[in-house]
Amino acid sequence: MSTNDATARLAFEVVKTACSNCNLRELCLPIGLDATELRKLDELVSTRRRLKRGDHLYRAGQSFESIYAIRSGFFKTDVLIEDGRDQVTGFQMTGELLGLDGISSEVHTCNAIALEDSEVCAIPFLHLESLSRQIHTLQHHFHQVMSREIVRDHGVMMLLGTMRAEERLAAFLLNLSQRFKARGYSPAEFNLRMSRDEIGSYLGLKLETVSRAFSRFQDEGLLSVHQRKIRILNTAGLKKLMSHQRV
Amino acid sequence: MSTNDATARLAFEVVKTACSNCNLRELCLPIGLDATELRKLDELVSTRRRLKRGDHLYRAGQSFESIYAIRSGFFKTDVLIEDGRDQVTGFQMTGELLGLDGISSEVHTCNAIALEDSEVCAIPFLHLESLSRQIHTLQHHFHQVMSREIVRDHGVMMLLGTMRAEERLAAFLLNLSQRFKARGYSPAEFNLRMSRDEIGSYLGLKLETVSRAFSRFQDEGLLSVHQRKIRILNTAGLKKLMSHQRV
DNA sequence: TGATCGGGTTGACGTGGATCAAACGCCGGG
DNA sequence: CCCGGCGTTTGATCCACGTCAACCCGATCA
Repeated sequence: MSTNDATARLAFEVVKTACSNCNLRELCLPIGLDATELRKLDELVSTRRRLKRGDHLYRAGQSFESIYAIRSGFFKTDVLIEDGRDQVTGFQMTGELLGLDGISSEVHTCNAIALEDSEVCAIPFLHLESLSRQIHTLQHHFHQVMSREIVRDHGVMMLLGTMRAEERLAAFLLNLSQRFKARGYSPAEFNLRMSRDEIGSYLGLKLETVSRAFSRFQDEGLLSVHQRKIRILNTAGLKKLMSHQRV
Repeated sequence: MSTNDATARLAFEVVKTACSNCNLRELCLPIGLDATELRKLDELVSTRRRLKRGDHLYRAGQSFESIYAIRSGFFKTDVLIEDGRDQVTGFQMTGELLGLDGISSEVHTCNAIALEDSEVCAIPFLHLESLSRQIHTLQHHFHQVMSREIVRDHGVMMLLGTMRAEERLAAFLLNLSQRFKARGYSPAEFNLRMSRDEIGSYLGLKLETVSRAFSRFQDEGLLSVHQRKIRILNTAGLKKLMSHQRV
């Protein structure tokens, strides 16, 4: 490879990494920034990382330095407690941020694991704080992202605390559907990246219960399910199921 | 009342309100600020609000302008969904912040209700953002507070998703105990500010189940319970109960 | 002092989801 | 092409917690 090739390739990589060129910029941290601000953010988001399916992006206990923006791929986060129990606390997709839990104590409090081959942008947190002292829009947007995470968690608490199995699964599928839609994919047809066991862990159910709920939904004509391939046939029906009044 | 009296009283109020004079400054936003910075924060935290037991500090749907630091008292937050179900998402005490959920959409997403007569400091959020662009320590601390809320929520998800009734109640009591301790109160003896129903809602249980768990703990000599007055007799026992291995 | 009321306790019973167990089907390797 | 393994489905049974209902107790008020 000639020097020119190498340079060209390097330039290409840089372009590929830059926020200003990223097709996620409407979804990710750069929302609302002007050209100058975007350029500053580009400098910040220097490192990219590729992960293979099953790789850990970080582990609970590791020291926290960066948050990560997902460029492509799909992740889960989970927490373990000493006695061996664990729970999936979330599934993250393109444009979403990982690692916010680490800010509080400078140590990651959960594991982040790629559910498919993925690529993330590492954002050194101290740099982000520094830059968001200069760019109000960035600061505010970051606060909104953290707050949105809190609101999302409240939704999950609601789900775990008050919904029954089928309602939980319906809520889960509708949420996924909507997030795929926001990314330009079909809201009606998608592949689950996670196993029944992982869905169950997230929803506070056993995998058998998840499986039965899928079968029931299929029997009722709400979905078609082939392994991890889901087609939503009756969105309204799923929504109705979710708000099934209980005493 | 003479003019002098009024002036004196006003000065007194101001002193009382100032962060620099607040005995919660080690617990609340001012952590780690120097004298100059504290004075700036004082200007920010101008408004105080008193609430009686049962009063709403804010309601879901109201537009978000300020976050609130609890000076004294005790709160719960809860969310409702259309079909009438609701869930308590947290109990907040002295020195803790309320309203972080409102940042994401400029609208409060839950209700905050005083469980006893309380007093809060209103912190206009745009001012806080502006000040935290000037004071790095404040900025970082605020980020930590938001992150801690996320970590706490993960803990609740864990509790709701994997623990059984007695484990949940034990976790809840130990958490309260530790928070009272951090505020200089007895970790072993305290009054619950919330009803069995509210505890149940938070823990994803029915009030009867909560009541039965209390009775069982008392039978086993872990607690003494008289209405809302709790004495923890065997902290280790409660902890052990929490990590009871299941298959 | 007795009546009322709301929160709390306790008991009897029902049920949703966990558990245990078996079988299925897809997929990669020999 | 068959084999072995893993994720999934499905069935039978069990049990923790919900539900329903009665009762209790302390606080408030007439």
